[in-house]
Amino acid sequence: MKPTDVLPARQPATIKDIANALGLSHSTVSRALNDFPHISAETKARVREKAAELEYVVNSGARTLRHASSSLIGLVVPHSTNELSATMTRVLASRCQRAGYQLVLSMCDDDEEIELRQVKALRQARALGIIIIPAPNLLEETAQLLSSASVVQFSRSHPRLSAPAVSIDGAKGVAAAIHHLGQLGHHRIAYVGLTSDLSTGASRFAGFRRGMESCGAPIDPALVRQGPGLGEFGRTAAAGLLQSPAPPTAIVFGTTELTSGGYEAIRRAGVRLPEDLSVIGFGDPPWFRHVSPTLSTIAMSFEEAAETAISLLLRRIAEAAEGRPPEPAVSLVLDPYLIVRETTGRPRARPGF
Amino acid sequence: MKPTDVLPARQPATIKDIANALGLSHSTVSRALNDFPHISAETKARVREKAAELEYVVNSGARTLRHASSSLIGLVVPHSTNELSATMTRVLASRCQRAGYQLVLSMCDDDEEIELRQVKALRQARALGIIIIPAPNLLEETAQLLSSASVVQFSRSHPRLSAPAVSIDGAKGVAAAIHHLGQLGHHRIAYVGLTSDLSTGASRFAGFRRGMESCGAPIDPALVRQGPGLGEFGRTAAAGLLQSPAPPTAIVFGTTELTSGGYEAIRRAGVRLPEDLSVIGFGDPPWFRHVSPTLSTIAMSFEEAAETAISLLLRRIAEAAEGRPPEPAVSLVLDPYLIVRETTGRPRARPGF
DNA sequence: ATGAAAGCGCTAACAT
DNA sequence: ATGTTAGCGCTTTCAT
Repeated sequence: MKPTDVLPARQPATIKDIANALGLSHSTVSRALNDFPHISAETKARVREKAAELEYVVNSGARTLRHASSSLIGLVVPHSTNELSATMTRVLASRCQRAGYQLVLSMCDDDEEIELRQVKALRQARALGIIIIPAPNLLEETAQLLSSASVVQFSRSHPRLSAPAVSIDGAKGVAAAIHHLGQLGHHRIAYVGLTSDLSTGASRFAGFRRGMESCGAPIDPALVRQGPGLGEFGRTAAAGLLQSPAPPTAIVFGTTELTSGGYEAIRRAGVRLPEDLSVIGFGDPPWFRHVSPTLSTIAMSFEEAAETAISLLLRRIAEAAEGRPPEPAVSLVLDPYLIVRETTGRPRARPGF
Repeated sequence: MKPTDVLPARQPATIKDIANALGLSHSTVSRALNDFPHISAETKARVREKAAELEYVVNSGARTLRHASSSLIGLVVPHSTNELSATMTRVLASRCQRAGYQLVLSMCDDDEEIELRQVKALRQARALGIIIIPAPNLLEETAQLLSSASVVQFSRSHPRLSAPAVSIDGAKGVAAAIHHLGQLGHHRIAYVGLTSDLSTGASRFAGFRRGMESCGAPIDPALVRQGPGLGEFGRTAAAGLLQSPAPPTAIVFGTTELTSGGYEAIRRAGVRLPEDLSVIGFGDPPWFRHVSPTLSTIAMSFEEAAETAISLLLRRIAEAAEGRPPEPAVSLVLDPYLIVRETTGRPRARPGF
């Protein structure tokens, strides 16, 4: 017994190893393993047995080299804490699993250098397709790398990218929220949202403006807080609004995370909802229904958006595989809807009104 | 102008294309691209320029074929909704990004056939390492596939796997929760947790038993509900407990999702916390602090657990890369801690007591 | 400083 | 039914 027999060989076995052990040619082994018709049942059996014995595992890299296409699908997102990213990750993982693809997940923290590295790695691995939530400052090189791939933009869309985009009409959602508040009699409405360098941030803020205009309510710049989509920012923004000399009678949030942080600050401040303050959140995680009073919110089906984007990507992948030219890049925009629960009500009549 | 000039060539450029265009040999191109010392600056410049022009992207599959190792790290989880999976995904994605690895995410829905397929695909792609939350019925073939790889088990551990495991001492956490309730004077304590075929489910239930024993409280089988870790099960289990002829004075939940569903049912039932019922959740997502009353809970640092598992994996990958034999598989168990907030209190004195 | 040639593991023509 | 050969794109000796 040679020393190397003690442990399974460090190097994985190849079809040549099987061929040598059996006195066959490696192509016969390949055919047997892939269940080709004209191989005798006996040979197939022997090959399979030996393969199992040697713990043979086919090298998909070598296979890819021959076929010039992998089975990888890339997902490039800013954070994964974000409800939209999380939903997309879950839905895409599930679809990939069913379709026999493998999901490569890249988180970029909205850093365009990291984004470039990740996209490059995906292209190097000859990923079949890529779904991306593009960073606001997406680099020219990244755009170029993506230009020749099957790509779908999700949630955000970037001017440098020509790929189709699936997003949610944040403007419509926020405008509907403002409208609802206006109907209830609110004038001093605050908005806590993303910065406008993100396409989502810009759109949702535009919805705020539009909503305010249609209500005939003036926008007080002191009641607009834009920042990163983190709970922490929501917390400080909401706390600041409540402590200001002329606080708002209502606050609308621009993301689920901002709602989460903001809600915590509001709770800590001991403000009563909706008597002292009306609140409208964004998104609709289960806990919006757990809190009391339950949160009114700008809701939307993240799942539907994710499914739509994935279907679009799969179609483009199929087109590319068949050498067909890609259809012109359409952009799909899904509508959110307002869910009125318990955190919205009439503003208190205040002295002077 | 030939027709093929209209669009960028369908087939990606190779170093040979660059070599031909420049009248060089492909090995020179390879060296130039990889910045080898003995290549003239001029050649390097020309090569790089032409590469950019042809939109050349190195084929990492071919590279892998030479080097026999990829830069892929696999993560195999049951669902991604689960807080533990989500945290691991986030932390691992971040670590991979920093270390230059790529994360391949596989969701299996606790289906052992799917799990096998995913693990096989990972081995076929010559993934450097794998972190897995093993399914309860993990197949023998899967175990064998994993036996020769760098693997770390996370959260759960499966007897068929010899890989090191990083988990959380659920038994200790649940026992501490029961102990706390016992101190407050509770006897009729209910447990809503995972089925015992999962190692986590078994461990947490064992903690329930142990806690009850140490309190001298009898276990009423009608107050124990075990099922899948879904919000839906938490909802029905909690509702059932509240409607039973002899309802509990306290409920302890065994996962975050069960807590979520259960909390909703409790809220709907109009039960007052903690006057009518004490509740202890599991995990500690932000919303546990948003609800009123705020949720007491069995908390733990999922992040720390994830970091620990990843460090362990990276060490094993390094060992394997250097041909060192792997250190004996240690299992690390992290301790949870009880956070007492507002949903726990003394049981109401009842008639007959 | 550059070229020629071999080979990584696999599949697929093209022989027998 | 099986063997021989070539080649996918790349890196890496070994020459020159």
